[in-house]
Amino acid sequence: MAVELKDLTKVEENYSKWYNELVVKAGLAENSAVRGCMVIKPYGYAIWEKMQRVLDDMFKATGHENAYFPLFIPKSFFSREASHVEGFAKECAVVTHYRLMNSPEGEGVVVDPSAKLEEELIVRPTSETIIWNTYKNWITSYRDLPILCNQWANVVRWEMRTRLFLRTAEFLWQEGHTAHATREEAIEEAERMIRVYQDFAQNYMGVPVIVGHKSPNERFAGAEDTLTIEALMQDGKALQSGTSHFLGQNFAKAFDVTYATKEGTQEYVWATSWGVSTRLMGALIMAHSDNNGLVLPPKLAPIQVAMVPIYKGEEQLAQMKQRLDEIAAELRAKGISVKVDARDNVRSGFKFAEYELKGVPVRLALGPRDMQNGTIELARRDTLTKEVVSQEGIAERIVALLDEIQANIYKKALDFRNSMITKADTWEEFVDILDNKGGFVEAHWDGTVETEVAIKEATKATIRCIPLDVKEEEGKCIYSGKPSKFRVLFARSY
RNA sequence: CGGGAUGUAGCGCAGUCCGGUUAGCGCACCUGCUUUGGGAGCAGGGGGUCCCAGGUUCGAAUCCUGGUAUCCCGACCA
Repeated sequence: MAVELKDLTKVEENYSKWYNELVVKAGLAENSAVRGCMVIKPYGYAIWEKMQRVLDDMFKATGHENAYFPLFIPKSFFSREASHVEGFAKECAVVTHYRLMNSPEGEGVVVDPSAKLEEELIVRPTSETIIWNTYKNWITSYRDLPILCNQWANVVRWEMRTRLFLRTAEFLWQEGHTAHATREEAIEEAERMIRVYQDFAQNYMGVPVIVGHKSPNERFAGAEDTLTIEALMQDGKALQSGTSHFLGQNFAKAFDVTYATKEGTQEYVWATSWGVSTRLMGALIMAHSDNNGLVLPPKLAPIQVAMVPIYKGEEQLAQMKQRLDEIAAELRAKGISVKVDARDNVRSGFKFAEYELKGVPVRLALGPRDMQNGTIELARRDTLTKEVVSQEGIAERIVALLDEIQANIYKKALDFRNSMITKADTWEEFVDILDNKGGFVEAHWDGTVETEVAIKEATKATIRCIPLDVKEEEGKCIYSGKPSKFRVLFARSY
């Protein structure tokens, strides 16, 4: 598999093509035969599994339980919440029939027209409606609350344009759906979960994110408030990486979900929903990769250490393999995932390049020279440096190194991200930064939807968020010149 | 849904304008020998409904008509 990645620095204008090539060549995923869908290959899925495991533990630690709800949503459920249906109607796959038959013309199969469904079924684009229809049966009293459920599932959104991991017609995600007795408790939950996402993005993915509120225009369909984590990719575009919504009583009202209070009155339930998807894979890839391929943070890398024997002839190969297996056992005893690559059909140089492409954080190479000297070659993916070290204490050394790499990857991404946050006080500055530098632009905004839309039309930049830690500051709107009390974060985005 | 492009071996492509033996090349795959501290070399070999259907023709990957799929650029979106 001779792999030549194009030079990232030379393809800035075509970053997405480069990204696509990287995803395919690194063996993560590929386009499927079904329009807009993707096949996630074993190596890519292994990363997703690691993400799932970590996130699932975080959800459990914050009191949540997993559950599962149906793939199909009766059309009538879907239309109960007005803004929700408006937000999703344009991208729904719809099941209209339940049977095929042999074509009367004799070739192939056709849909059996007599098997038309009385009521069409929508393939879930998100599960609020079917879940709230179910919650209605689960909730009668304040003693039933809160309900803190999460579901791992696939959803379908019939997007017009798709991109591997970032926007596919079908994608994998988790969606949390909670029900609460009070407004305050629901808001607290929504904030708690966006912080969980922030923790995950920064401490596991090594991707710094900005936490904030979406502007009303960018809010989730049916939400009163949407919290978001916004990451920055290396081409200067922002990526919405996770969202947590305070849904108010909108869905409770739409599905008539009330509970009896201690005092005996009936009240509508308060809701949240929150989710992250396989889009995080895209974020991971685009945030760290370089010209040699992926750079995976050790905490999510399916293989943390790749071991390559260097040898002449079968006898040496067996020797090297034996010693590498011993070292591998030491590493595994410390909880490190290791692959000893004793393939004899590709040469060592090929393996080096391959593990770099796949983003394996640490590589060890052992040859006859090392055997004599009691040494081993240690290479790290993040810095592309290598050194010859003693085999003595190699396990401890690698444990420490993996932590160092994890920290270094995050720091590198953080330094880059911070260098890409720029203040703009005039329209000219604003446009200039977007066109020539990219990244986030901190600017004043008058708070109106009209201005936001006008800016989007003029520059393709949107308000990514109003940061939670925003500072009060008097200023004038970049577009309308009207007074503003704080800066918001603009960017072009995926 | 608009604009543009492309469907030829597992992948990437040439050949199509101007129809003509057995449809080619690179990578990958298989066999053998030599290699092996950064993507090996040589020799041999296997693999094709040339996207589909119809038409023109002595003859179609190539020309015509109609489908269809995919990609890119917009609008839409996590």
